[in-house]
Amino acid sequence: MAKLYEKCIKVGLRMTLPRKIILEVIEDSADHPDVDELYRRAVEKDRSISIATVYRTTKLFEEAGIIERLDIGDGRARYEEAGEHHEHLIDIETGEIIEFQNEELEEMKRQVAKKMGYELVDHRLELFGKKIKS
Amino acid sequence: MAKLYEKCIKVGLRMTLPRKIILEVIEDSADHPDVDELYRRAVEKDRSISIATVYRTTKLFEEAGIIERLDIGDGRARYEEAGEHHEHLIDIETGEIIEFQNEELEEMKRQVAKKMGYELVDHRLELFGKKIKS
DNA sequence: CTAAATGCAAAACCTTTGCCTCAAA
DNA sequence: TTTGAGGCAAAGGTTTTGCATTTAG
Repeated sequence: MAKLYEKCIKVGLRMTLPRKIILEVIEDSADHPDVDELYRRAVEKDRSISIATVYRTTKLFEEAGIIERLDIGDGRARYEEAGEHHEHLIDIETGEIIEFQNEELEEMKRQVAKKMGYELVDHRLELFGKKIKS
Repeated sequence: MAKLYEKCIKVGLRMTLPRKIILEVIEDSADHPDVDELYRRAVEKDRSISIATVYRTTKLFEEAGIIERLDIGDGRARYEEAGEHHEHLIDIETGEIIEFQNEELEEMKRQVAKKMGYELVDHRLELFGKKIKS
């Protein structure tokens, strides 16, 4: 089931071969690849894809709400499939990115924004932690 | 009172003229200037300062815990005086950055990390909101 | 067939670095 | 006086863009 593909069609995107491939790569990625990594994975499926297209396409998909950009503070954009909102915990020793969800936290954010007179449109939370040894 | 200056001395930093000026600029800034802006403000006090020094010095101050880096996702580092931890709400219509604090939220973050077996070392939260018209 | 997308290479940004000179302690 | 800091310009890394060519609809 090409879930993301349907979504692209629905919002009226022209589905070229490079776009299909990049979409496929993202859909098949369980991690949070940066553009260079997406490019490497895409090139394996079609040698002719250029990195400029990966940049243009990720930007396009992001603006269309198909994928989401993640910034862990290392100067490169990372991407993941858009879905239910979740947060990221970054293991500062290994760089591993762990996803989690917490509705209570979400609600509190909405409340805090509201209290300041704002409607929460987007929000990002990154926790940086060290594994507790037991 | 040169609060930050004392802090620098305490951690053993050599206080050169450029460092004093950059520190002063940050201390006098109520906003969240990026490096280029800090550079512009510093140059007004001493024409000979170079942008390389601003980069080197902000990095130094950050590592020493004198100032804090803020990343609002626009590809440039912004800085502010280090102090009690606070979060940022970004007005998506004006770009204005509003600071806020919420101990309940802090505690919840610690709890969430702990539940996943991590000790919270650092954390970043940015809320993006639209002003509610009344 | 036509407007939009791609590839390529160059440019634009932000940030870091090498090297020689200068200054703080 | 000595070691670290600063200025300058060049280099690095990521992302964007101009332009000629190709392709989806």
